[in-house]
Amino acid sequence: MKDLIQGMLVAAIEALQAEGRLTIETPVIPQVTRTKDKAHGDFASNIPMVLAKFVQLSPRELAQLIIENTSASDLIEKIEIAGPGFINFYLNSDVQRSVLETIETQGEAYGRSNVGLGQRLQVEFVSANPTGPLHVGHGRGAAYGATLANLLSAVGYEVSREYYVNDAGRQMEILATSVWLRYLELSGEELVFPANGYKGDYVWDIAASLHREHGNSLSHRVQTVFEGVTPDITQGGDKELHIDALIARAKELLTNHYQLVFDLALHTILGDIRNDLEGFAVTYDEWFSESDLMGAGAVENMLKRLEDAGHVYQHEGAKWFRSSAFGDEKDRVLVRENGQTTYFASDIAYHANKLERGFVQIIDIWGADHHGYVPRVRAALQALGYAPERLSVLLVQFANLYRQGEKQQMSTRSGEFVTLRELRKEVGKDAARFFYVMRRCEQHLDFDIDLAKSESADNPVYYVQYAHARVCSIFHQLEQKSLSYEPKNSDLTLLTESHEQDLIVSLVRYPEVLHSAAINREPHQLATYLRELANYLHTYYNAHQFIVEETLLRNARLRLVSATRQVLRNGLILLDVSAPEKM
RNA sequence: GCCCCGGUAGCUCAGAUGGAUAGAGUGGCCCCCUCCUAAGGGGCAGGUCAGAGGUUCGAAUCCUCUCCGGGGCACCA
Repeated sequence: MKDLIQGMLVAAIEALQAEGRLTIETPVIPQVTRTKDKAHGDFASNIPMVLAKFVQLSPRELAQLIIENTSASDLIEKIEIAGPGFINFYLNSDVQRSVLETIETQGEAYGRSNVGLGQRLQVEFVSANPTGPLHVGHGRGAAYGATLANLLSAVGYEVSREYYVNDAGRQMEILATSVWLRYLELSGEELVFPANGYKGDYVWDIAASLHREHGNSLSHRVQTVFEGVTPDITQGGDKELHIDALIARAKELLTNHYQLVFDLALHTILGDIRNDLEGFAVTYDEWFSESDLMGAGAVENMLKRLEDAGHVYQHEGAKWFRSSAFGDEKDRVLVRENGQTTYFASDIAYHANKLERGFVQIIDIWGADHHGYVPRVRAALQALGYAPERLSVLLVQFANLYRQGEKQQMSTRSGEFVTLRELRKEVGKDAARFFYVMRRCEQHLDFDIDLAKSESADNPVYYVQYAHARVCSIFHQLEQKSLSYEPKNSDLTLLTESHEQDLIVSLVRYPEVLHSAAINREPHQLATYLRELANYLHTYYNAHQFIVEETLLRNARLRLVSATRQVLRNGLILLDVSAPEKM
């Protein structure tokens, strides 16, 4: 529709230029937008005001000229000049009403489009280290990423959802060692647990299953374990060095059984993460392992490419990437003095790998605390010869959890956090998913647990779901009154009430909303739209009867609410929120 | 100190690439079930869009500066 109006304007302007009544250097694409106020018609263009300065005419005079040169269209009822020089377009209401037929025909496909042309995109999200359960902060990234992926796929992209499993770093070693130490305690040993080890209950759980399977066979006397582990934290030694020494000790004493402990910890936690996400209706096409990537030599490979391209230098025993040459604020270490590659190095290799897999664009969803990381990754991709625009990073701000007006504290290490699982059990999948995407990702999110739990008018999720259930209920009533729904036996021109017009316009707008939400990566637009649509439905419901005597009117109204139900459903599906038939 | 995000009604937030009197929800007050679920609807009150400059026919929106929140600035991951 927008395109059509744009086309009309372009044609009119070209006609004026041909007549020599308008001379404009650069070709312009007229801006056409939906009006906020229906008193201004359905669509408006500001083009006269934009062009007026190039000609010796006032915007309103120019508007008049443009309108005179606009060819008539069945779709447009009237065109008006308004305000300082807007051109307002009023759509033919028959055309508007035809959306009901479109919705009936397309059903679940209504709103979807093919602007993505089947191009392959990848969305990587959550990717939390498998060193503990997901907490509510991860939930936001999960909901945001999953919804965005749904939206992109709805507008015609081929989307791959990926979770990057950081199963190769030092944190995993700390986890494995933490599990083993807890296991020693279960075997009857007494020890001082390292301050920076993982202390959550889940570590005890994993240790317990280790003990169940292996008895005391993996146990060593605590004196043996801590012998020669320096520095000693009880004497105020450095805790980082202390835990590194403990890790080395664990590997030494457990020999090939170390891997067993490591794998048990990894698989247990990864399994939990996967379950938690599935319970959240978040699923992935790929769980990509960091250690597999490293095993395949990807990091060495990448290092060589960077070195060959001359972007790497030695300094104080370490290998540095000259990222400052690509817009980063300073250079970054790739290989440490001790020979170990940094997390950054494997991250470059990972991103290069993603691009090599043929995605037109890769989208990373990160916590806002990682923002400083963006320039260096982009710099590295550029240095490797990739167009840096192929990576887009979306930063999601923190989610704060409120319970009875009190902010809840979260910390993975101390083990005092609200897990995603607890949240889901408490507020349910639907409310959690909806709440997480109600806000723009740049906005801090205050997640009010009590509100999400309340089965009341305050709760926006129920508000939208209730609209859906209400329509279902109408059709249920219809049956009870021994009437049947006959869409063919209807007269849509009877839908003249302002409430009906509002609802129809809102339905027409749905595909535009999907498009905008997907392209701008703003799922909250869909959530906001659904609340608005539900509002129109509820208002209409209160103002008019649907099950009326006149058959033609009754069926017309039923078609309208039925189409509304369809759109509510379509939108909720994209949010992975259920559309209940009864509440 | 530098970098990122935010500052819109008492509270939580929308405001689509700058556009026509700044909108919801919630809280406060008033009204609406002999009627398809009142988990609903209607109305009233409530704003110097943090502040100051600038660009523009036109700014909550773009630019600069200031103030106030949140986060980040490792040979950690």
